[in-house]
Amino acid sequence: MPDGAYDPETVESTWQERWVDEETYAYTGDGSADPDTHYAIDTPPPTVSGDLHMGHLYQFTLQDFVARFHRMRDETVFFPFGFDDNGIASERLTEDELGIRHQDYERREFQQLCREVCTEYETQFRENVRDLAISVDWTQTYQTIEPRVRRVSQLSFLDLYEQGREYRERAPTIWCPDCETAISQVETEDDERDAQFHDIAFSVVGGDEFVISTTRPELLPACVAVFVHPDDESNADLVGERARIPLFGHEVLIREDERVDRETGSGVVMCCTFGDQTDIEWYQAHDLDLRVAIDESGTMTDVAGDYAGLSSDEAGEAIVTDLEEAGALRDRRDITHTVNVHERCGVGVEFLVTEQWYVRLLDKKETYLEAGREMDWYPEKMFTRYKHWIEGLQWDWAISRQRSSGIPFPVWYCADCDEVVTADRDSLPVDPLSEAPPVDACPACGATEFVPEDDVFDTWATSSLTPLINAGWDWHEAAADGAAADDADPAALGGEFRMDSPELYPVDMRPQGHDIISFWLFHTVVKCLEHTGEVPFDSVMINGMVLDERREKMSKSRGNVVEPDEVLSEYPVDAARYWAAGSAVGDDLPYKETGLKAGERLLRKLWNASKLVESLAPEPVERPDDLQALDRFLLAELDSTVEAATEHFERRAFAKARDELRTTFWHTFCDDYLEIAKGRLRGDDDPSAAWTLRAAHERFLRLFAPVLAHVTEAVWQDCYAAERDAESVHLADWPEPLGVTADRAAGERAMAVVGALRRYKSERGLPLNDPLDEVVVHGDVEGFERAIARVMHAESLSTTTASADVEEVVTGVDLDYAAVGPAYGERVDDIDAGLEAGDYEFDTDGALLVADERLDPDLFEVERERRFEGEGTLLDAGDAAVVVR
RNA sequence: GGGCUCGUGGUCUAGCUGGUCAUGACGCGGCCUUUACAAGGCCGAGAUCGGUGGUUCGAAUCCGCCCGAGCCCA
Repeated sequence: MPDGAYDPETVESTWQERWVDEETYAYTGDGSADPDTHYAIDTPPPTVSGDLHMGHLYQFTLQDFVARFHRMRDETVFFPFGFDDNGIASERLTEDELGIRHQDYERREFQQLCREVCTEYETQFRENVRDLAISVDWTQTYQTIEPRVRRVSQLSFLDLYEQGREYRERAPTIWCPDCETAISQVETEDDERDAQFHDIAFSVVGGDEFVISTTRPELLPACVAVFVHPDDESNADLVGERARIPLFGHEVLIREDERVDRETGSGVVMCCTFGDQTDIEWYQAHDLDLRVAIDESGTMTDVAGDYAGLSSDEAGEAIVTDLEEAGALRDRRDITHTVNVHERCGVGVEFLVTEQWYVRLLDKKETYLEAGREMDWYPEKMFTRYKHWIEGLQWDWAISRQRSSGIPFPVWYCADCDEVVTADRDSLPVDPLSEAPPVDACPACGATEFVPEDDVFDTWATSSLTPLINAGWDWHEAAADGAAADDADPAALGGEFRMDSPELYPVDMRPQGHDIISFWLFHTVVKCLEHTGEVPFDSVMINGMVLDERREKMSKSRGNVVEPDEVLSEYPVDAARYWAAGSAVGDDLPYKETGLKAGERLLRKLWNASKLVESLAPEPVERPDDLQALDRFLLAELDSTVEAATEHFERRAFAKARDELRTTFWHTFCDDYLEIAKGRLRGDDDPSAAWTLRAAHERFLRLFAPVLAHVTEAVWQDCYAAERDAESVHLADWPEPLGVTADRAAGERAMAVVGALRRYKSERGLPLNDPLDEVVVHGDVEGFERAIARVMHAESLSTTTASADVEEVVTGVDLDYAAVGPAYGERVDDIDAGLEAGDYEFDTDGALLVADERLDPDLFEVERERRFEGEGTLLDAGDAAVVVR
């Protein structure tokens, strides 16, 4: 090992490069091997929308712990990396980066610009991920926009369509009149807006009038019904009557529905197609007419009569003026209310009826729920979210988007009869806008004109296929001579779906954030299950979010964002990894600089201790037949740590694994064992100590390797690579317990004695190497006497079990409440009182007599204090006592 | 508005099925130059476990309500 302090900058960049160059993390499996020896991870492909942030660092690092742990457990780990670059996020990035609008470009031209911008960001992102030592196999990568993935995505569409799991329907969608596109629910946000509430008088046909309050008078021409709440007695007489719409004159039925908010306005509400989400629900639930008054650009349609051609805002003002003139406007007042706006442009959304493609979900909710139950959830509680999401599902999944960039539907429609014509599987990927359909004439009506579908897939429709993308799922045409097979069997018609790497499916672990359980996870389960009949994941690991130092969400608007760049310019990557290992999986983790500092200190400790080990035992030694008591004790302690750490890693309890290792390494190994080993090995030949020192040290390196990837590799290469048959510590075997037997009790007692003597010196302001004349240990520390004497510089050390000059007096009784409570119930208070008052004694059998009760000896422990009358000072060392003279 | 989650010393955190001195880290104070590490070691102070009511002999732990925070969905 090099002299001097640990230099993470050099070490980390050196190894990051070597791991990639030497393909240390290459997936080496093949389809023929046993799936139990493979561990596949469905790495979340980041959306290409900007730079790497702390959430990425955290999430990828947690995944890396799992990858490294399983790789060391002799599994071939498949840890791929993808980019999700076919969606809106990437379009937006491109627009922002280049200062353009997609509407101003030809579709292909804009797509090209997206590719260029994304490629740049992806290159940078990839480097950043490498610099975090994420042990991804960089030969296994994909982009969701690449041809292979487009093919998979279109194949998926065709397969579901042929299975009858997809349909096309005219239905309301969320529409941004400014951007002139359909948008999805997730792209909208709530915003507080000032508005005016207008009280408008409606007349009942052949009767009185009633008042409706609305902020959207321009929607009057789109009114198709009026609703009152079924419990609303004051308006109950309206139900069943017909209402005439002021100014427009058309009549609508007055109905009742529980979704009416009785508190707002008069409790009577108009339903327009469409003003808001509730209108859509009413439209569908009550099978209402469709009156579209506002078109795609926010302009009034012919339905608006005289107002046609005005913008909706202008129409609103004009209608209010006319209502006032007609005497139908009863009141207007300013209010603040919440409206749904497009998060990107801030313009309030409209709801339009358009033709969309859907994936059928609602008929198989129980199936998808059961699939969720079959997966192992880390943490378990996250299953609840999945469950509630499915139970609350009301809609099938709309997968079509009216966007510039994205994967096109492989579909054309007959210009005459609207018959759906799908692309041939072997022609995929296709772009129907530039390619002809596979038929010359419509199979239904014989017409020869076709209209291409110009919608693209929702980005989740593709990202929900990542397990299949990774496993190389594809359609294989049958060989030419197989064409004669029974044409009733769809597979025999022309081929079958196969995977290039079937051993990768189902995937062992899906890691992801809890915010997208309802999107990515659920949709992946649905799609993969429908395509393969198998649940895609054995386990799911859900990570929390990174919060700021004050436990608040990081966001640009709050200005509390911490950039990975800043962190990593000040701290080693291993320190950041140490910090990331500080949470229970699923919990949010606040960014804490002290957490990184603690990691940095551990790196330094590990480095310095390693230098000492190397100087004490520079060469490999044969394992002696007999190991000394202290060595056996250390190895036995280490065995416990190996078992505990292994279990913690298996359960994804990273913080517990980390802290368990740190504690044993720092205190048992460094503070206790190493200090003693110095005395045994300096100038002396002690094969037992030399072998044990190296064996333990080498195991600590392996145990720390998943978390502290760089420093362990650097040390391990210098000290152990030559004698071990692995090119990297990350390819070495995960430690198994050695099964060394030791007198653990005597060892712990001995360590307690050392601790007591250290304290003794410290309290007296003595240097730790200050000599002690005589030490007498009252207690069994057999086999450890020399070690204690040497490390504490005791001239003479003797042990005795006879405590002639040490007298023990009873100072109290410690009840075992877990046993006493159930047995004595209410009497416990009295027993406590008796003990407190010192009003108790013991009988000849050792039973406790207190508060008129007799407690057997197994219900309590007697607290004793040692009194020492002889010469010297008495120290407490757990169940041993030490006298120093 | 609904669902889920979280709330433990100054800060972060352990504490599964209730058992009585609540774990550890960081920070803080004091002491110790010990030939790996003073960026180390030892010791110490610091918590009525968000609030409140209940179940129980006994509650950080179980239940109700309230307050605060976060995520998802309306």
